[in-house]
Amino acid sequence: MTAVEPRFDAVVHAPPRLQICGLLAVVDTMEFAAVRDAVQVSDSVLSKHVKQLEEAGYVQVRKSTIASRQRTSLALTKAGRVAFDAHVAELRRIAGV
Amino acid sequence: MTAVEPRFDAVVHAPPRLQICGLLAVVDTMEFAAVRDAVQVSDSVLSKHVKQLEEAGYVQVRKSTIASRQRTSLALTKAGRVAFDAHVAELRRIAGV
DNA sequence: CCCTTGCTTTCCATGGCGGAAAGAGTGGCG
DNA sequence: CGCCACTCTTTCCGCCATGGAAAGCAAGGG
Repeated sequence: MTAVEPRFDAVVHAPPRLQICGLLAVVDTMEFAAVRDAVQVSDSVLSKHVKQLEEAGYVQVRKSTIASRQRTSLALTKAGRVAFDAHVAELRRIAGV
Repeated sequence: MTAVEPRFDAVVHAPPRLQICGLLAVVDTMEFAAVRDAVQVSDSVLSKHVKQLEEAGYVQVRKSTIASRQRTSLALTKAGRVAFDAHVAELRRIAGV
């Protein structure tokens, strides 16, 4: 039984976004700052990539105020997981693995 | 035992080149036209990508005349295989697989 | 009020990419 | 001998993505 249809997705493929998706794929939620540090990009660059993922419907952005601090947490949406899995499957197919 | 050091390689990562490397990784040699058809790009685009791979030292281009026809065959170099394997390992790492 | 925190948006310069078309090398053919 | 076909290769061109820097903005604190 095939888990997912391999499907190349340019939105997911770009290096920073591939990393972001990869990170979010293994956690329920991750904070903006943590992702920024893990991916090693500037605030502005991360913000722009997250926006693209959000507009694609792949990432959900939740803002909250915790302990009087603004917190933005990111999470893959169901569509995001599907797209990511499909893209990874396609990479596997391409890689001949 | 880790086969290769995961290492992101932008030259390999671009979609058309990832496909080219993926194809060449599983055969000794492949002709220009066959790669062009498999990757579904125009002659000029394939030529340009192959050139990049060649300049990176990842692909060897051999020209020969067979049956009075010009034949260009492509093959991964050792360095190409190493780079491809390392990149795939990095993708695997990113994908959390 | 002004400052800090935590993103977001704008501005700008760079570079990659693909399509189209011209070019170039080689052999076949009349 | 000249022309043509076949196979890439190179050039020209415009488009779009991307990152860095800096200005913006919202909210809470001092």
